Amino acid sequence: MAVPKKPSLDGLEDAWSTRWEADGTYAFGGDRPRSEVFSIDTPPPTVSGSLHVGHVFSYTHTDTIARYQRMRGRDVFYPMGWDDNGLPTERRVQNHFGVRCDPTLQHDPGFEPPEKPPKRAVAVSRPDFVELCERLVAEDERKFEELWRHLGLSVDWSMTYTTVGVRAQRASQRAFLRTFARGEAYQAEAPTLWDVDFRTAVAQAELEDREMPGAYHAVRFARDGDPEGVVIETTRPELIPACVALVAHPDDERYQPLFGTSVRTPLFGLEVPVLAHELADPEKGSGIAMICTFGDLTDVTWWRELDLPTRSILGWDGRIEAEPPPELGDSDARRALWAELAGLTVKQAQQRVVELLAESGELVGEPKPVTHAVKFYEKGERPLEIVTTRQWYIRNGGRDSGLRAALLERGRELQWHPEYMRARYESWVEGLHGDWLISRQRFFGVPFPLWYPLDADGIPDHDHPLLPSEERLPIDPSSDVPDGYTEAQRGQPGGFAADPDIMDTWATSSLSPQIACGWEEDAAKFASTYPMDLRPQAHEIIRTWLFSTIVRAHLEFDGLPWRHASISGWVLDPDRKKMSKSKGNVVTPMATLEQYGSDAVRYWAVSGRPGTDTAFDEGQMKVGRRLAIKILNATKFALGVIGSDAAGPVDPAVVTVALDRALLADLASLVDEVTAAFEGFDYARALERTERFFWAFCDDYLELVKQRAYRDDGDAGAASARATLALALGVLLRLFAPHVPFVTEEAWSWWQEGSIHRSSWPEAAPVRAAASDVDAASYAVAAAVLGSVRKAKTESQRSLGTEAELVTVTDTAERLALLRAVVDDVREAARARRVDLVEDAASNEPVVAVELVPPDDA
RNA sequence: GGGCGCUUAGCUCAGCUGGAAGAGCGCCUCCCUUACAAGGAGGAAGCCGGGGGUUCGAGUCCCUCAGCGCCCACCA
Repeated sequence: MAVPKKPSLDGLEDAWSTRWEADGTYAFGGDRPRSEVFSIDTPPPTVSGSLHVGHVFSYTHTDTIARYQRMRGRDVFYPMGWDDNGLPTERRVQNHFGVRCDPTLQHDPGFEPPEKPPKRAVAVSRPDFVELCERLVAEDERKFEELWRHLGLSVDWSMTYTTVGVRAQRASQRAFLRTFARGEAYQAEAPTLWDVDFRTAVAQAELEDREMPGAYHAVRFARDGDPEGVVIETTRPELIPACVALVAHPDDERYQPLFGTSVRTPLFGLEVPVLAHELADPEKGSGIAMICTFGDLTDVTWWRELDLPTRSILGWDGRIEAEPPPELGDSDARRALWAELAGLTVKQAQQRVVELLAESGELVGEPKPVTHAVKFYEKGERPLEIVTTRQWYIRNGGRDSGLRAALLERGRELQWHPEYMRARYESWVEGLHGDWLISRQRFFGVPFPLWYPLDADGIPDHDHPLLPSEERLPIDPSSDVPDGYTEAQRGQPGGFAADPDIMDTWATSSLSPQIACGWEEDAAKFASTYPMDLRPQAHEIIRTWLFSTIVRAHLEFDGLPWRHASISGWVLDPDRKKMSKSKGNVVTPMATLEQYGSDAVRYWAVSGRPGTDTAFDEGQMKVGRRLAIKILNATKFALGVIGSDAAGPVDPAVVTVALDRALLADLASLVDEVTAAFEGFDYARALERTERFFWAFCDDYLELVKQRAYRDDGDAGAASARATLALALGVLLRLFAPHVPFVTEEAWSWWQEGSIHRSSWPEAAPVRAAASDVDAASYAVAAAVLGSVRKAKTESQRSLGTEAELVTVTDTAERLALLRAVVDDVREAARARRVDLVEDAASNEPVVAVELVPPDDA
């Protein structure tokens, strides 16, 4: 392809991404042994959300690694996944189509959503709802793919998977059934963190603390023979009806006399014991607390360890139950009291209870406002409650020190980039306080693949689930029927009932290596790609995605799912706050890519060090754009000098000039350094070193050899320059290729066959061989003198094209000798008529005196 | 409360195993030069957060304090 007169970045993205697709440039071969494959466990982006520059940032990092490994000769397995599973998709579908899922409805094969979303959501069956989810995510996925192609991700698009597709469902259900068979998955009826709006259980990993206003309410419990009673402080007075005991620290002398006695709760006057437990903090409040079922996780611990009864007053909708527990409704007075509260939300109930306490005189003083941390579901809007429900769990070491130790050991086996991110994994694993709750009371997701037999009264037998054979997977138990039953028996006494729940999205995402690599679906692919080489991801999901993936691989294969984890930082907006949609400061990535060009945006992304939060910086994109243009122009210039026959291998024997050899010696060191950086997953360092070298190469070397390289054919100096230019250009373009794939491909195409992204990574040895053993310092001295001449011209406010009458360099004999070897090039580049070298043994650095020709003589 | 990271030019950040303070942006001055004016050349500008140590020598290693950010924690 010819070198254009005026190289441009415009249109490179479309032109080359089309070409790469047509040529299968990034196709995974799949025919090579595991040792020659580099496989990447790409984070599947949530398609119901929108891509923002944060995605562009971190996916570019991974892409540079993929491209480097491909050029190193590895068969790179780099699929894309779409996370279309879970609540975000459900919510989007509800809003987009104006529907809501009613799992009691039967599937309507001919269902079509209303043209325009109605005001009142239409109820649809689960299969119909899921169908709408799939329809919507397919649209989203097309948009995402377009963006990724525009950005230049070197993904093999034929390997794409989704987290709710058939393959993912099969893998997810198969893994679950095997985990269940090994006793690593179990169900239990237990207090569970519960989101009252989504009406689903929530796992520890999905919690976040939020600072909320609240108030300490001092409340008096009555005690026989003691008019003072016992005063406790609580932020949740509405839970007084659910109080089952008071608790204080065993060493607390104030309350030791009370241990073993009982007190009566305010309002309802129920008798509850006073107990001792180490978790009670004498410093907090009055040092004695009420235990309710359940106000927080500490209540759960006390309830379990002190073997207390359950007195549940909250329903799944977050309102006080209509009917009281038996002991709260055993008198007219108590029933009347209950009626005051029944049906109220937690917030309303609190207000009413405080009023009642004030009336009864059991509220001591005024409530004291405080701000305290309250647990929320990370996607939720109201504080979590704790309700007792039947749920599925997978063992993750939260209740088993042996398993926990094994998983910590896995974390130490894994190579983290940067290394210090391991600490987050360890603190998470060490802080686990229960197994992994994987069931969700939602609709769009992978269903639990089982049913329960119903007894003669229609009550399910949870201890003896009906399991499908693996060949039947994936199944939807709400429409599929267990072996030996008929559809007519669904929900009938003596028949069966489906498990109504779906799995948590992480229960499927945690199998991304298995899904992507074709576990139990494609034995050859699995053997050549698993365990994978690299898991790239952001730091905030170490506790979810990274940890759960390690758990599943450990349980299923007794090994790590990958060897390396590279942890990217966040993109901050220019005010240093985390960019997020809710803050309204998200930048649309496509507009940015089109404005600056993909290579320029990638340049900005790559300049963010591994693991480091990085500000969105358009200035860096401008710099990247300039670099991209410079690469085109420098290539154009070099090719103009060396001619079109430069594509072939360079004969190192032709490189005879000291300056050229010195340049190559430096270049060989650069190759070593950049290669080492990439081996350590430090793309940022790789770019920074390459870029620094390149600008100096343009400013100094190209200027120094310009005249010599233009000499006639047959001139040994010209041949040396041309050979060096060809060698250096080939190396530099390839060092840049992982970072700025479009512009390097364009420049490469002007003189080389095939894609640069399929060319081999530069090796230092041949470059060093061509350099012979020349002292690289002569290049530095030459560049320094040239710089001094430029400075003199600039300070005289003269053009750089101005000729110099005389350039005098004063320096030690040693450095003058270095300079003497390259002085012809220096003279020509400086446009000097004469260069004098003056020896001064005491000189610390070259002193350059420049005598320019008079202005009118130019 | 525990842990991790950060603190270098006005701004954003490099400085790997200790050896004479760096880049880009911004600012100032200049230059159409046969690769590049959506360019290029040059310049000003830093007690490398504070305080101790180790060393011939510390931005770099150790201790300590402070500020910022994040992760984790059974936060009545």
